[in-house]
Amino acid sequence: MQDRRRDIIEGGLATLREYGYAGFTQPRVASRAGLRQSHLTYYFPTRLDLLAAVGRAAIDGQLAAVDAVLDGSSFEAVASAIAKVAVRHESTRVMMALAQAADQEPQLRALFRELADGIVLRTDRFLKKLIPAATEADARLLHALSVGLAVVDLAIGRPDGKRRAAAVLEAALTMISKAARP
Amino acid sequence: MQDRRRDIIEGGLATLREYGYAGFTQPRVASRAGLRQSHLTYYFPTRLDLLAAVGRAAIDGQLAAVDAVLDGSSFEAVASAIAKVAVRHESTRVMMALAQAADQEPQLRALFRELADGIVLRTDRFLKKLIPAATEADARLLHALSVGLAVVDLAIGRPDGKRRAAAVLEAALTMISKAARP
DNA sequence: GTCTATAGATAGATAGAC
DNA sequence: GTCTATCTATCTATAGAC
Repeated sequence: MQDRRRDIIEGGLATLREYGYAGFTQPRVASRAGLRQSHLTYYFPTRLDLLAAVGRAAIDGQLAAVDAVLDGSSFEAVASAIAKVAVRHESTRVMMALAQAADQEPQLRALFRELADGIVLRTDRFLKKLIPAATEADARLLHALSVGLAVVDLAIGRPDGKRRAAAVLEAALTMISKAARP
Repeated sequence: MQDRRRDIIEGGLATLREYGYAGFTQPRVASRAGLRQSHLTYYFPTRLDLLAAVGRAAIDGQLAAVDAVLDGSSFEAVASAIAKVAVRHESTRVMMALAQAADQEPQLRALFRELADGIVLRTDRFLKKLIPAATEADARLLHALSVGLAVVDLAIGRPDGKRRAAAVLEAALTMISKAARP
């Protein structure tokens, strides 16, 4: 039931992963989903409808990935764990696409805000378990830092990008824990 | 001399500022520059040629802006100064466009890398004047943090985004200076 | 509900006039 | 060198067949 919708959304995610926002076209998504563009518009009448549905799925997926990473990590491993989920080019492309979509289409802003707030909330909860004195400001810092590392690495594509990002995140975590108990 | 080229590049920058990478089309750029698309292709035969020239101008401009901000700032003011140059939606759109272009067009990667390295270098030099024990890793952290704050704020568009970004940057700077002399 | 043909708009690139 | 007409490809959306 509603396999078509699921297929289309999956095709939309694949398209964003590969081409980003600029390459997100209905023909490409339709081809990935195994139907024609003119049929796709039956399920999602406009490009914006499609984008909203795909964005919703992307956010759910990303928050689930964050949960999975934060749940089972020790303090030592958390930096490389965050780096692993943040600096994955496929998901960075999807997240950047959402950011751009939110910038260009005001109707999608709430969606992106939900993503950012969700990640900060999860990071905050996790951080407080490790460092009781940590604040939400620390979580916001870690979030923005992860985003920046991911974006820069996507564009530069250094072979050791993931490792470098993990090192920066680890330094930030160490500083946060030191600052919390001087 | 070569006013046309200059006009076109200026039109390209304006287009990126307003529409981002996805909206960067030759007709739009040409219209901004006061000529037709079919004429624009005489100066820049392909879209990639145009993008490279506009990207070059964007990088020069951004590095100059970073220089201007870092030169005349006290320690107290630097966080809000960085936030001011980083969290400007027009320039964020341009920088994100470059990141995406670099991701999709391998020939543009060197350009983006030059931008990132240039900012880190400048940040490092500035930081060492404020905090002699600061390292390049600290500069990389500040750079990634600025990028992340800018991207997130662009997509969410909070009215007090600039202030919030400045607060996070200030917290990071304070932590760096404390960590450097424990 | 499932699907296609096709219209209408816009993109990028070429050939060639002046 | 300056500029335009125009071709081809691609995109989004609509009308309508089954």
